[in-house]
Order: sequence, then C-alpha cells, then structure tokens
Amino acid sequence: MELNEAKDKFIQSWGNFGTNWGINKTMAQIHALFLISDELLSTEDVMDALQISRGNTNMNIRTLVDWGLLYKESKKGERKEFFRGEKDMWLVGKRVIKVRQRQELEPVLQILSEVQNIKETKSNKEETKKFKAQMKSIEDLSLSANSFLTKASNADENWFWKILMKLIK
Amino acid sequence: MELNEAKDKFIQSWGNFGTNWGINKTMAQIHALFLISDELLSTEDVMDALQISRGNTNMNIRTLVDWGLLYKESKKGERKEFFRGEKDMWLVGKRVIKVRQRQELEPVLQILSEVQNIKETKSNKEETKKFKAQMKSIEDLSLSANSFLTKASNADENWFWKILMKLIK
DNA sequence: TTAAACTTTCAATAATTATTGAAAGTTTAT
DNA sequence: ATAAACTTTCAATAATTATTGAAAGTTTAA
Repeated sequence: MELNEAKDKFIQSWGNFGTNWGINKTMAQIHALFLISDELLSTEDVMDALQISRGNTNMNIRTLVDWGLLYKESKKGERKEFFRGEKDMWLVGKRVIKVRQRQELEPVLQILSEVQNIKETKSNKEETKKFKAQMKSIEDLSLSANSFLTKASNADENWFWKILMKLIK
Repeated sequence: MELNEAKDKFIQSWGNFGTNWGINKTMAQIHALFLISDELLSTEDVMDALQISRGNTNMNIRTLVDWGLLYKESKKGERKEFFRGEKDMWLVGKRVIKVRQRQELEPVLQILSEVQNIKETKSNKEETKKFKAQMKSIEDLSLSANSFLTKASNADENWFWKILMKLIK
C-alpha cells in the first residue's frame, strides 16, 4: 500500500467508525486528518484535503476545538487561523469520554432519578414498586459506569493502566 | 408523576439515548418497554404500546433477540410468538458491549493493522515512519480497550465490581 | 390439501441529519 | 474610515437512515 492510500483509508474508516457511534462523519474525518498531520492546518487546508465546504469545515473544527481534540494556533506573519491536533490517544480518549458523559449519560441519570418520584395509588401498588425497583437497578449500574468514567477520564495514564492491567491480565 | 407518565418518559428517554449512540430509536424504545414489562409481549402488544408499524416492530424485535436482550417464548394455547426482556442490567450491558465490540471496534483494529503495511520510498521515509508510529499508538490503545471490554463482557459481576471499585473508590 | 393465523420482506415514503455556499459579520492593516 | 482578509451563520438542499404497510412467505390445525 502507498502512504497516501493508507492515509486516505484511515481517514475514511475513522469517519465510518464515528458514524456508528453518533459522531458525524465529517467531524471524525477531520479529526483523523489532524491525527496524521504534523503541520498546522488552516480551514482551507482541511477543505482541500477532504473536499468539503467551508461551512461544514468551520462548524466541525469548532466542535473539535470545544471537545479539546484540536488547538487553535497562530503562524507568524499569517493572519489566518491554524489548528493543531492532539496526538496523544490517551488524552483524546479521556476528552471524548468527558464530553459524551456530560452530553448523554448525565441526562439519563437525571431522568432515572426523576422517574422514581411516582405517586403510588391503591390500585397499582405492586406495579409501582416493581417499576421503581427496575429504575433503581438501571440507575445503580449507570451511576457505577458514570463513576468509573469520571475516574478514567481524570486518571493519569500509568497509574490507571497499571491497575487495569491486573483486571485484564 | 403518574406511573404511566413515568413509564412513557422512560421509554422516550431511552429511545433518545439510543439515538445518540448509534442505536435506532425504535429499537431502544422497544427495549425500554420490555425492561419495564413483567409479562410476555407479542409483536402486536408492542405495536399497540408504541404505535409503530408491524414491519418496524418485527425487524427491531429480531435484532433485540439477536443481541440477546429479548427471549422468544411460547404461551400455552397461543399460537402467536411472545417475547420476554432480559431484566438484569449487568447482563444487558455485557451483551451490548459484545455486539458492538464485534461490529465496530474489531473492524477498526483490522484497518489499523492493515494500514501499517506500507512500502516506504526514499522520498517519504520520515513521513512513513511517523505515520506508522501514530497508527501503532492508536492500535495500542484500541487493543487495550478491546481486551478490557472482552474481560468486562465475560466477567461475573461480583468479581468484576470488586476490583473495579478499588479503581473508582 | 386447504385456509386461517401468523411472520417476514422490501419498495415506497417519511423523517432526520448533514452539507452547501452565499451573505452577513468580524477583524486587521493602512 | 475603508476595504481586504478572514470567519461565521443559516436557509436551502442533499444524503442518509428509519418507517410504513401491503404482499409474499411460512406454519399449523383440521
């Protein structure tokens, strides 16, 4: 395989991978492009490399910066904005976990808690008890997952993997 | 809140939650309905409860059975098929992890490995080295995540959480 | 067999989500 | 203040994904 062929394959695959996990294809592709680019890239560079529109590029670069996966940087003598990708995959992982935990797991925890405040009537006493118990069990697992992810996304790599390795042996 | 209002809220939220993670809304809603139903339900019961078409219901029930989140069961004297939901959230979690790991993580591992077989030319020696190194680092993290998920999805609950609790303390 | 009861399929359609690109907005240099 | 260089927005459009429902397929009972 050629280098450029390999790069393209990686970008396309990363895009599809994102798609399966609720991250839009362009955003994942831009991220992939930055993972394999050592130089700073401008919005136009990204537009050219991936053949996508200015609006699309701008929007997704913004989101990647918000997620902490890209950094805005300046080039001396250039007025244009440039960006650099975070290359450390452990850090990338931690940041993705943080954002998605906040955006998606926490709202569910909120609902699971709310939904347990039901007024019980004489006619549905048993049913209510069972429903609450089931919500509680989902809440418990979600809370444990949430704690784990919080810990994981704040942990320093060595310490974390050292203990994790005992687990996965 | 009323019991039925709470049930509906849970079903809708679970549907949206699924949507954010690349699982279609109907499938997640059907799953939610089974999580809070003690009785066996038929395709028609699900159609009625969620107001969705026969085809949609059939297709998503099939997938849920494939994933191991629903079981097909018979009711004596009834010719119709009935289904029962797996209620144990730990088991549900393990099964979801297994399916998605196979469907989405493993293809990425495949690509990451493929993409490292590049023929180096004199003109791009350095660039090729860097690209390979970056692919390797992504592959390493992905392999670790993969091992962890495999372990987690085969673990028995008590043993697993006991060690995990030390981590998340 | 036959036909009723039930399940599955799939082409058509609807709903959702992503993308474009031109116009509006902003910043900087002079 | 002006205008060139650059960034952002957003209504229109395209692409993707989900859903419908009728027709085809299958199973069962008599």
